[in-house]
Amino acid sequence: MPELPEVETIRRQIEPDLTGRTIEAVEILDPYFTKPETPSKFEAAVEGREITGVGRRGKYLMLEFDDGRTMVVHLRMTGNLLLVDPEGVANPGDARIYEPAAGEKHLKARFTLDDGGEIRFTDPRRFGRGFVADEKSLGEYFDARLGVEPLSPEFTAEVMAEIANNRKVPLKSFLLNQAGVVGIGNIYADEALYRARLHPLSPAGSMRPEHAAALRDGIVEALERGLDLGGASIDDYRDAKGEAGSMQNEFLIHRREGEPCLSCGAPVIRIVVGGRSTYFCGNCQVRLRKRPVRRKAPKAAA
DNA sequence: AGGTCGGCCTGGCAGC
DNA sequence: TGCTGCCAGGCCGACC
Repeated sequence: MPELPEVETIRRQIEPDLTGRTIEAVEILDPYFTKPETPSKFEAAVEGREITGVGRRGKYLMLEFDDGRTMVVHLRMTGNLLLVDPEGVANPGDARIYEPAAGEKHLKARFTLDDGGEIRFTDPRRFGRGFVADEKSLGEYFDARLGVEPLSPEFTAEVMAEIANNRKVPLKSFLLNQAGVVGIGNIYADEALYRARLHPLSPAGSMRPEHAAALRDGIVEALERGLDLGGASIDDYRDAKGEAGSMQNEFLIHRREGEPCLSCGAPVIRIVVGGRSTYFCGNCQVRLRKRPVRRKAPKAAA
């Protein structure tokens, strides 16, 4: 499933090729992709636009346009964004002889660039979405649902503690909530908690400062490891060149039920938290129960 | 209002 | 063999 490392891998791959290119044509093959907007409105907003930059916010990929608007794509579960360079398309004008390569089934949208290259969006489960928004409405959209970027300098141990303060949800559910820290999905949540030696069922607000610091570090280390390995390809994920990542071969805890904990050797346990499969070591990951003593606000001190 | 849960989707696979 | 039904999960909306 594309999480922050997977989406960022794609962003880094497509940015140099797309910046400065103009989208000459858009073909929406599945109206689900633009839902609730109509494909024709989406196409009208995209066609003829020059791409001035490629950004990312959480798991959202953003193509910035010369008219100040932004095309936003979310891959959700099984979406893939493939970049096809001009040489990769033998005859773009003749669709009749075009044979989709492996991994290009379920083609939902095609963007033709002014150099003959293409962007292809594929998605077997049809969860992925794309929309176009101006700066103001996009800012409001993100502000309403997205929290801090974990790989930014502002993601400190103090910020981690502040976000978790008074939250009663299990740490696992807390990490999956994009309103707190963005970009973490089921894989990296398990990996981060294992690295931090924190139990997934511990209430988020039960962390003491040292736990919040460990969780902050665990998140950053897990995500950076995923980035180094080009992401995790459990099911459908491929990068913009169609290549699989290798993070799935180096999971410390995720999907390792019954296998020995890499630290203590105890069998890895699988439970369900918030409806999501969750893997942890019952020996290494501390379950916090007591609520920490809350400090008074600084202004209360004389 | 914070927390919980079902729905959206379809490919894959367990089970009969 | 072939069918049924369940599971996967990011995000949203309904509900408590």
